[in-house]
Amino acid sequence: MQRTDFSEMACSIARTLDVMGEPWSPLILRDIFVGMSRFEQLQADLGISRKVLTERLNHLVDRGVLERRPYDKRPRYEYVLTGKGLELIDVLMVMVAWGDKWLAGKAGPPVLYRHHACGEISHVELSCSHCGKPMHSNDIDVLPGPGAAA
Amino acid sequence: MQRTDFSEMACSIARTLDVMGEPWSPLILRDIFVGMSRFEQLQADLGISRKVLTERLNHLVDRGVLERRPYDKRPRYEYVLTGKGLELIDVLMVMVAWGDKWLAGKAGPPVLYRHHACGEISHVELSCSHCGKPMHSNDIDVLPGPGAAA
DNA sequence: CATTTGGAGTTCCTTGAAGGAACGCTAACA
DNA sequence: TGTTAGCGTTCCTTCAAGGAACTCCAAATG
Repeated sequence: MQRTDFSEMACSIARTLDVMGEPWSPLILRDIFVGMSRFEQLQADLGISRKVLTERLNHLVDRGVLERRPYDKRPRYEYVLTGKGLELIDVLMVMVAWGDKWLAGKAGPPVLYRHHACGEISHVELSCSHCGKPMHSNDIDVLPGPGAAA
Repeated sequence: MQRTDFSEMACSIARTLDVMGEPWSPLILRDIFVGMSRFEQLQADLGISRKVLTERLNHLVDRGVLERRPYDKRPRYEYVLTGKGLELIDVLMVMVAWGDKWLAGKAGPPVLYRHHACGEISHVELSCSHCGKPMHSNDIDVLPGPGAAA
C-alpha cells in the first residue's frame, strides 16, 4: 500500500481525512461551494490534472458529500454539495479564519464573509454547543468516548 | 513538479493546506496536542514511516506551528505546539465534530470533549465573531477581500 | 575501559499516486 | 457531414510514501 488508509482508524479526524484529506479535495469543495459545479470549470480554475479531478470527484460522490447530476439531455453533469457536504464546509471556514490570521500578511484576506444574520463582515469562531462560550483547544479535556479503540 | 504547491495561491484554505494539508500532518498535530511529544512515541502510535515523520515534523517546525526543543542533555528532542499551532487545533476540533456526526456510526464518538467553562460534554459549534449567532456555509455571502488575486 | 541501550533520525529500494499531454465518446448544431 | 463543447480516459514520467535496515550519539552498565 502506498498511502495509508485512514478510514478504519478509531479517530474522527482520521475518518474525516479519509473523506476530504487527499490533495485538492478541500479546494474542489471550496470551488463547488462558491458555485463552480462543472468539470471543465473546476479543471480550469484549479489547474488540476483531469485524471486526479475525476478521481477526487468520484471519491467525494462515493462518500456522500457531493451529488453528481445531469443538467442537460446531452451527457453533461454538475456536482453539488449534499447536506453532509455543506456541513463539511465548516472545516474550510475554520481553515480560512486561521489562514487569514496567520498567513495573509499585509495584503489582507483574499475573501471576506458577510454574515446574513447581522450583515457584518466577520469570521467564524468556535463555541461550545452546550453553553455557547468560546471553546478552543485549551478549553477542553479530551476523554475516551464510547467508540474508542480497544 | 509532482505535487502542486498551494502556498502561493491567493486563498487561505490553500495556504492552510500548505501548512497542515499533507498526509499525516493533522494526525501528528492531534497526537502532539494530546501529549505525545517525542519522535518514537509518534512513530509507534501512528505507524508512520520514520522518513515521512521526519519530513512532516521539519515542515511543521518550519511553518512555525511546532517547536523542537531538547529535553535532555543527550540529543533528545520533543515537539510542542506553538501559539500558532494551538490555534490550528481549531481545524481538527471541527473535523472531529463532523466526523462524530457523520462517520462514527453506532459505536459513537471515539473521544469526547469536556468544556472547562461549563463542565459539560459537548462539541464545537461555529458562530459569528461579530454577533455570536450560528454561522455556517449557508449563512454567509462570500465577497472578494483586499488580498484577492488580480 | 569496552559494551550495551535507547532515542532520534538517515539511507535505500520498491511501489504507486500526481502531473501532463493526447486521445475518445456523445449529442447537438452549423 | 463535419465541428464543437463537455466530460472524461489512457498513457507515460516523475517523485512521494511505505518499509526495513543502518547510523550516530551520549549515558548507563559490566
